[in-house]
Amino acid sequence: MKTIRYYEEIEVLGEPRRLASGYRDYDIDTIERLRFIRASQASGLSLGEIKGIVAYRDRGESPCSHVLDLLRRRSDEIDAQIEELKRSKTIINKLVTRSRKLRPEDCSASSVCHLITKDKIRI
Amino acid sequence: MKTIRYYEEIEVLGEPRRLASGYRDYDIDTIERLRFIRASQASGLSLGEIKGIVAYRDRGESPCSHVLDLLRRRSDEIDAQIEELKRSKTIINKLVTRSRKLRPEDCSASSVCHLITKDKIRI
DNA sequence: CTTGACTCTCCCCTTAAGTAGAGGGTTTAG
DNA sequence: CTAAACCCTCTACTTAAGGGGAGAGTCAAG
Repeated sequence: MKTIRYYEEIEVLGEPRRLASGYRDYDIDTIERLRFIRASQASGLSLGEIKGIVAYRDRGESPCSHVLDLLRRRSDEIDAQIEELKRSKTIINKLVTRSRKLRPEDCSASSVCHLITKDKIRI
Repeated sequence: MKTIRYYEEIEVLGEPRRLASGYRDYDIDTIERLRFIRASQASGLSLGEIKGIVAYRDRGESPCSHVLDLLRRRSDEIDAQIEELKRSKTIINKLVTRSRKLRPEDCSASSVCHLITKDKIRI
């Protein structure tokens, strides 16, 4: 597929051998590496980070401590993202709750819709 | 700024009047609309959704029930995103926990890094 | 031998929400 | 009068992870 071609292009997968015809001839290591990529993506690692990891291997070094570091950082990022989403949800909940006290007839054009407002706005 | 030009381009803001020189001459409604856009974005609404909302106003209809619908949907989306992030975090936590039992010396090149694995992989 | 199914490379397209810069006109302060 | 500071339009670029399709070559089955 296109995906494998793309991984090759961004150097997450190395260039495979070729048959006489020019067709790519993948070996078992490629399959293993694809498996690794899928598992890494499931943890939320980006292809950029995965590229960094496989680069260790390709230099002959063990990427383990680097990987552990990435995983911990990703974990912190996830926490931050969850907090951000919860903040949005809090805003929405307030708006929805407030909407029960507002009558649609009171919604004037000047503010587009009175359901959505916010106190502190910097333009 | 560029941002306002962009909003005009994607038709979230209407075209402003122009001065004789060709300069844009914004009125107070534009400021109000920008305020609305900022408040909407804070709730996690996209510019596409905001465009849909202001289109009601521009047609002379009240967008309130549509807005409430969007807010509820966005709330559900947020829940789904939080769940997805938690799933990633669970995977990471398992990997980090497991890593305490693995010795770096056992990490062989075949799997790139033995810290990251996953049982069910579809390639 | 031919036909259908793959594969090759190369280039452009997608989403979202802008940002950067070129090349020109305008306005305002000194 | 001039120089700085704005503003105008237009084009292209950014990030991430690919997807679509053209035009050409290849491979296997009947």
